[in-house]
Amino acid sequence: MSVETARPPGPADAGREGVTLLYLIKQVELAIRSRLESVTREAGLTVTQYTALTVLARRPGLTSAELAKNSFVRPQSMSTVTAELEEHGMVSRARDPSHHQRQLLTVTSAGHELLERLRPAVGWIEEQMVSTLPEGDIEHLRHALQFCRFGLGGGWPH
Amino acid sequence: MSVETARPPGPADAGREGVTLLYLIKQVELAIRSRLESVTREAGLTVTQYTALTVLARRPGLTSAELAKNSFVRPQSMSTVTAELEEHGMVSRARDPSHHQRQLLTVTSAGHELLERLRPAVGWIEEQMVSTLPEGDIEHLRHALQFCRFGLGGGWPH
DNA sequence: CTTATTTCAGATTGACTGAGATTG
DNA sequence: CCAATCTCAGTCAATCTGAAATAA
Repeated sequence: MSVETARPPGPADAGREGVTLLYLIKQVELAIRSRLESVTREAGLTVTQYTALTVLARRPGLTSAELAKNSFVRPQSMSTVTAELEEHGMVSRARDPSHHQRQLLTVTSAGHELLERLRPAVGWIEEQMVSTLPEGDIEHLRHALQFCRFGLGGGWPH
Repeated sequence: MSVETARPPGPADAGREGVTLLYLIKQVELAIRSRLESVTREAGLTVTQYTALTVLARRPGLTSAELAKNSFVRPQSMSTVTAELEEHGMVSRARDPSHHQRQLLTVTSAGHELLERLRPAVGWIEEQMVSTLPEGDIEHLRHALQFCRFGLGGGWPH
C-alpha cells in the first residue's frame, strides 16, 4: 500500500509495467554483482570465492560437495572454488578421519580477518539496495525470496 | 547432513538467520537461470538473447547502446547479443536516418512468434517460483525488487 | 575536436559435462 | 559392485577491457 505513491522517481518508467519477476531479479542480481566485484577484487577474491567463504564461516566443517548442494551448484564447480580458497590461505582442508576421501573445510584466521575487513563495504551495498524500501519491508522481502528459492526447488540444472 | 531439501523456510531454521539479501538474490537468480536456459535453448537462443528480445518487444526502436543502458551492461556486450539476434532473424536493424551510425532495433515477426511460443514455459517458471508465496505477496515482492533496483542505482561496473 | 555508436579481438568469471581414481 | 567424493580436462555463456572506424 502506498507503495505506488512512495515509489522513487525512476528514470524512464514509461513502458515498464508488466516487467516480470524473473527479469527484475536478474537485473537486481546484475547490479549487486558488479558492486560486489569491486569490493572483493580489492581483496584478491572473486565474488564466487567470497560467497563460498561466507557460507563456510557460518557452517564450518562442511565438505566441498555439501557446500555445492547448499549453493545449488555441481560438486565439480564448487571443488575449483574451494581449491582456490585454499591456495589463498582462506580455508584449510582436513581429511575426515572416518571418511578418508572427504575433506572438511574450515575458515582460517586469515579468512576470518578478510571477512571482517570486507564486512562494512558489503553491508553498505545491501544498505544502499534497501535504502529506498518502505520501512519494515526488508524482512518481508527476505522471507519472500526464501519462498521463491524453495518454490523453484533444490533441483539442479539438467 | 541435513542439507535443506524441498521445504519452505520455517520459523526454526537454525543457522539460517543472517543470510543476507545479496546471497538470497544470487541463489534465486541462479535457480531461475538454469530453468530458463532449458526453455530458451530448445528454441536455439541463450538466456541473454531471449532477455534482450523480450525488452525489445516492449520497447521497439531502441538502439543497441540504449538497450545496454537499460540492462546495466556495457554497449560492447549488448552489441554482440543484438548481432546474434539479427543472425537468428529475431530482430532487424535499420539505420537511423538522422543519426546514420545508430541502428534502430525491431523484433521481426519470427521473433514475436518465438516469444509467443516460449511464453507458457517461461510463465510456468515464474508460477513455480511464487507458488509457495503467501497469497497477495507477489505484487509486494515486485515493488520491493523495483525499489532495490533503484536503490542500487543505474551505475555501471567500473 | 569531441562525443556517441558500432564493431573487432581478447580476457575473465562462473558455470557446465565427462572421465578417472579413491574410498566406504 | 555400488555410491559418494574428489580431481582433471575441456566447453560454454556472459560479461568485461581495449582499440579502431564512423558519424553528428
